[in-house]
Amino acid sequence: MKPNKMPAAPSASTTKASAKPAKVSFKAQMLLAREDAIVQAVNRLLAEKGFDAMTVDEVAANVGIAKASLYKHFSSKEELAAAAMVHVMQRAQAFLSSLPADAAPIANLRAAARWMMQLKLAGEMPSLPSQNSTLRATLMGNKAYMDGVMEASDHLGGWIEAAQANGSLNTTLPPIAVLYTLYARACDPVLEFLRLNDQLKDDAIIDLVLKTCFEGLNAR
Amino acid sequence: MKPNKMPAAPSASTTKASAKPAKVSFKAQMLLAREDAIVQAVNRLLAEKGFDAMTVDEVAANVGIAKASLYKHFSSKEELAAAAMVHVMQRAQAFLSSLPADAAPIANLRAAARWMMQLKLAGEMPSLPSQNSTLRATLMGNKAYMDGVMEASDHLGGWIEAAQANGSLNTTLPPIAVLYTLYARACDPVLEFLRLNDQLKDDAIIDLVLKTCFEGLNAR
DNA sequence: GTCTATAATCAGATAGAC
DNA sequence: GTCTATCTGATTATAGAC
Repeated sequence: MKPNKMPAAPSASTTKASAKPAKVSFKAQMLLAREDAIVQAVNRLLAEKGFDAMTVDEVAANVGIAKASLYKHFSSKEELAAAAMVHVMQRAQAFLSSLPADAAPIANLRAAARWMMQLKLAGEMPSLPSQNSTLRATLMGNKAYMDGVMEASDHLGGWIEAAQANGSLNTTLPPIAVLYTLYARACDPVLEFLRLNDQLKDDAIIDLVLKTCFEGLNAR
Repeated sequence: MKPNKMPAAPSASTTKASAKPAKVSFKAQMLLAREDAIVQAVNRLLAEKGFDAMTVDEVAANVGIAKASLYKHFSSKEELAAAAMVHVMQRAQAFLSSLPADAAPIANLRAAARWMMQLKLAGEMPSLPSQNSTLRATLMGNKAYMDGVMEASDHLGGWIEAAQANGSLNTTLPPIAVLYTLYARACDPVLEFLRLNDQLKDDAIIDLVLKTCFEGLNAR
């Protein structure tokens, strides 16, 4: 789907592509297309059931290939999850870059939070257990993922500082706390709770959570 | 630890206690003491690793009994988790009841949120996956748990309405959304993130999150 | 690279003696 | 009720043919 996808080990295919442009480029495209299908299935399943409940058999069945074939592309369940995370980080990067640089920084922060919540309510936000140490290790060792996190944090961090400088963001909060608070909107259980127990539409839910996040519970 | 513990199926022992006061009361005490030890181990492990990563073998090892003995007290892993949840709900109920009825309702809401976060940072807040359907079913079918949730929600709900009536709580937020937002502080990943990446003390972390929760990210 | 078939392991739950 | 030993099923991962 994205032409500039960055898998964990693309060196071989990339090298071959420059040697035999036409044919190998086609094979590489096929390969990437299949890997993309895998990543999309993983992404959906991770959003739906979480990492622990997702099984590799399910992934293979959803993609329509044999489980052993999966392991030719990704060497472990953790790598599958990492690939999904890389994918969402790329989407995030694309979204953040699309925001107007001349807009109010606080508006861009709101837009970023809204985007994450939309992704979650749409069932496209993978949910990983933060306590799983082997999963953490895999993510930490994945350069594409770490780069994505860093880049997004820089992006948001710039707006946070700017918003504090122009007085629109609470200056008594450490920027890192603001950043974490925004990231946490990607896994806020309030979203699902409101959808389950009330008849609110997704947009109304997001407006509500966005309001509590930026304006707080206290009256103003 | 709590003398008035309410296990899932206490009818038999309670009935026997009235028939043979002295001896069976002692046996019942032993039973409850052991079950309390189990619940405490489960509570700690659930807080530490979460439901999926916790194994029944671990629980048995921590309590110091055989796994088969565990199943004489609780018929499934889900029942173990439910018992832990009942336990925290009882602690919550005790705390909420200890708050001054004549205090500002918004102050009591803050105190409740603070209490939950203290529990979480102390490693005493069980964390359960919200997507697990069989676990959900077990919890929903547990009367003691459901009663606890209902009672706590009534308690908090009263303060929410009072705080909106006296103008200290944002009146544009539906009370149910406020309630969910408060409950969500019990599983807020921002707490751990701040602890991991900064050198903040627990009290400072809680003050920070409490501030963002009630005052919001926007400047005032 | 893809497949079928199978290892290897682990975890929830139970049997049956005491 | 507690124990040891075991069953049962699910799940990650791999072997080996094509």
